[in-house]
Amino acid sequence: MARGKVQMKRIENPVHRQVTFCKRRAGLLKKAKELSVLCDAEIGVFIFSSHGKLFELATKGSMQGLIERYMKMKPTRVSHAEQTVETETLDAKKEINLLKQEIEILQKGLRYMFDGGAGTMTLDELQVLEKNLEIWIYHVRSAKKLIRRLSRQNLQMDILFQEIQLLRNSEEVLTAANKYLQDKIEENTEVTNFIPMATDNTYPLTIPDDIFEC
Amino acid sequence: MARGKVQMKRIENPVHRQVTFCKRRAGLLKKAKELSVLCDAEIGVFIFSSHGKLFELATKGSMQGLIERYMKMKPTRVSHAEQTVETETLDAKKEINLLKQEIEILQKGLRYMFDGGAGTMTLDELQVLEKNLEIWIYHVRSAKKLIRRLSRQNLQMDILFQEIQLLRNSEEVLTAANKYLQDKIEENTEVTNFIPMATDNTYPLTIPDDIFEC
DNA sequence: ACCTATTCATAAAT
DNA sequence: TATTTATGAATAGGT
Repeated sequence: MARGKVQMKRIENPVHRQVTFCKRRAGLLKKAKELSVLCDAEIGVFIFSSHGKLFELATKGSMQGLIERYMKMKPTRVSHAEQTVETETLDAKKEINLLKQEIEILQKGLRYMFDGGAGTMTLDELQVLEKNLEIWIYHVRSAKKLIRRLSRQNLQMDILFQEIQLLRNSEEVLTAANKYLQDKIEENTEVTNFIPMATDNTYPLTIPDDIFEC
Repeated sequence: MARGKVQMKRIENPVHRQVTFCKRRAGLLKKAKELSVLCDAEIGVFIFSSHGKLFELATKGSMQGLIERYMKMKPTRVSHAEQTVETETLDAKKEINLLKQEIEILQKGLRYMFDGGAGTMTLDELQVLEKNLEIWIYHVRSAKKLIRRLSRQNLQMDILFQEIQLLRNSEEVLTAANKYLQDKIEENTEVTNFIPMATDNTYPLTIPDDIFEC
C-alpha cells in the first residue's frame, strides 16, 4: 500500500492498528457490498474487533436469514473435544445463547402444540417440531376415532329417543285398550279367574329430558 | 478499476459477471484475512453466489463458533451494550447448567406428554414441568369435558337400552293382557261396538342390535 | 489463466 | 477524527 509495503502480521502499535482497522474494515464492507451488487450474490460479514466489538453487514435481507441459510447447508456439527478451563469463558457465553435458543424452540414447540399453531415459528423451528408432530398425529388420530364413534352413537341416540316415544305412545294405547276391555268385562260379564295384568306397570322412566342438550 | 470505471449495478453479461464474481470474491476474502491478521480481529464471511453456491471464510476458529458468538451478542434483539467478558465467567457456567437442566426437563416433558408418561422424571423435574403442564390443563380439561359429556351420553344409552327392553317387555305383557281380555270377551260376552285396539301395533323397531358394539 | 492499463485502497503524514 | 498524498493493490477488459 501507500508509503511502504505492509507486513502481513499483527500491527503492534495500538494506534496504527486501530486506524488501520477502521480504514480496512470500511474497505472490506464496501467491497462486500460491491460484490453483492455487481454479481447478484448474498453476502454476510461479521467482524469482531480485538476488543470484542461487533461490526456486521448482510446484503439482501437480514443476518439472521443468512445464518439460517448457512445452517441449512451445513447441519450443525457436533464436536465437543475437550476444553481447557481458560478457554471456557467465551465458549460459555456462546453455549448459553445456543441453549437459550434451544429452550425457545422447545417452548415455542410446546406453545405451538398447545395453542394449535397460533405462534409464528421459523422454518427451521418448524422442522425441529415436525418430528414431534409426527408422534402427535398418532394420538390425534386415535382421539379422532373415539370422537367419531361417539358422535355416531349420538346420532343413534336420536333414533333411540324416537323409538322410546313410540313405545310410550303404544304403551298408552295398550293401557287404554286394556282399561277399556276391563271396563267392558266388569260391565257386561262375570269372569271368575280374572287377574288384572300390567295395568299399573309403573317401571321407572328415569330418562332425563336434557339427555340431548348440548 | 482498470480500463474503464465500473457501474455499481448488476453485471448483465453472465460471462463478465461470473469472471468478476471469481476475482472479487478472491479479493474480498483476501482482504478479510488481511484485516484479521493485521488488526487481530475475528472475521466471518459468507458468500452465496447467485446460483446458491456457498463460499465462506472464518478467521480464528470455525464459522460455527463465529455464529454462536454473533448470536450471543444479538439474541435476535437489542444488544446489551457491551458486556465485560471477564466478570461473567462463573455466572455463565451456572447459567449453562441451569439452561441445560431446563432443556432436559422440557425435552422430558415433551416425551412425557407424547409417550404418555413412559419416562422417569425426578420430583424437581416434575415441578418445573408442572408450570408447563398448567397450560396443558386448560386444553386437557376442555377435551375431557367433551369426552365426559359423550361418555355420559354413552352411559345413558345403556339406561335407554334397558328402558327400551322394559318397554318392550311391558308391551308384550300388555299385548298379552289385551289378547287375554279379548279372548275372554269373545268367549263370554256379546259386545256390540267393540273395536279391537292397538293389538297389531307394529311400529318399526329398527334399533340395530349392534348399537353398543365397539 | 495471464497481462496491463487504470482505478481503487490505504499508510503515513498532517 | 478528517484530509491529503504517495504508493501498492485490485481488477476490467483484452488475449
